[in-house]
Amino acid sequence: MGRREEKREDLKARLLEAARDRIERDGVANLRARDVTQDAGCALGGLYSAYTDLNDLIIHVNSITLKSLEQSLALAKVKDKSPTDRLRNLAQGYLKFALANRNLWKALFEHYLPADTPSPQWHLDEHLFLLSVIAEPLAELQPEMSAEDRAVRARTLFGAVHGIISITLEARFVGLPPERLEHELDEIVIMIAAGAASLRKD
Amino acid sequence: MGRREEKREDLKARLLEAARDRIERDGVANLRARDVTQDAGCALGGLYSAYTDLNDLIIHVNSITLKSLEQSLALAKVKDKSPTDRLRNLAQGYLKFALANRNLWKALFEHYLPADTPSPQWHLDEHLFLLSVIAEPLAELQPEMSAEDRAVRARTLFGAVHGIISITLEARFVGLPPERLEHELDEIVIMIAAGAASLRKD
DNA sequence: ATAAAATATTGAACGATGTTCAAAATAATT
DNA sequence: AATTATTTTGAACATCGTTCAATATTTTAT
Repeated sequence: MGRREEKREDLKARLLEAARDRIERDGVANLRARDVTQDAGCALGGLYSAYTDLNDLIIHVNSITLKSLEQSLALAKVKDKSPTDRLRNLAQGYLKFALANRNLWKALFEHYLPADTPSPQWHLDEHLFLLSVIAEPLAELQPEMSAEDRAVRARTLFGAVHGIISITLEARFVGLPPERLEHELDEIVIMIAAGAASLRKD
Repeated sequence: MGRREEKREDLKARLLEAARDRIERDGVANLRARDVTQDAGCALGGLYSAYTDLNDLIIHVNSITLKSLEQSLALAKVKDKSPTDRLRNLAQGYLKFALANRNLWKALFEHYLPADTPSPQWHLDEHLFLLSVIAEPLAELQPEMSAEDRAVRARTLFGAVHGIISITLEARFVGLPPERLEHELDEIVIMIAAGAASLRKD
């Protein structure tokens, strides 16, 4: 019988859930191998039979977070019609997700792994939906743009939106009330969308 | 005689230089107390007589980096006349600095300290020049804006610029050739500046 | 100049951490 | 039921930042 595999999957799932809960509550910087294994009900070494190491476990939590974010953004996508309004909805959806899942969201970008062991390709690929979901409305705004240029621009737009949100949610600069942040984000997206639409040819 | 104070200042300076060199070469994540103290020629515990702890030392390195960035941006400021061009120069200057001092620049924002001991106020204040230097051209673009709104908008603009740069310099998404990044950044800044100038009243 | 007091420097020791791996426990096979 | 294969365990290890009693140094007092 496949009892072996069954238990192994169960352990992986328990560790994943425990890690997710810990990160959600305390932030990724406070995740401890001894804490997750205790929560998951296994010995310390058990982590290293289910996952490569603690970073690998965190990557799998981030993978879940990305899927959850993807679902949130899919909801925000269909509500309106014009490409500009879709971009606005995407930005607002991204902000909403960041506010509602702050620690999980922060873990997506705060998690720096050693230079000699970068993120596996499958996980880097998971980030790409963020760009593709932006590229779609962009294609309507600037149909004559090449697919490559559009990908670059999508990344630029994402960087701008992400930067505005994270600079505010960090404590480095004085905080902003959420409604204010929503408004700022919206205005910038509108400006960029208007700029994109007007620059059909330069 | 003030021999005491003299030696103390010398030790602080040696530790600061050693830490700066290490961060510049290996990144802040690879800074080790034992390495800096050895480089500085003192015992391990010496660090804790000169600085509160390793984080405090890093903050002082970041303080130097901020002053250096401030000088770089001051140079970029006077070259052109129109507020839009000044904003463009600031963004390009910021990008240039980030590229030329990648690890020191990353240390400014990657350095997360424990939640119970946030950055001291004097260091948080040092970040504010980044916003004030942006607020100045903004004031010309939108003179009727209140000072508070302008501060918020400056922060938003900085977040966008910073986000675009950091999303590219991180390995999370595929890298971009520097000229391409320069161009993307410039276009976005132009769009936002144009948007700001056109929205004199809404 | 010399002794006494004040201060600074040292580095062994501590606690916390991620990771390893031989031994014990468990599951699968014969 | 016995044997083999695999998994789980947790003590041990290496590497951190940090502390603090002991030592060395500088200042002050005589």
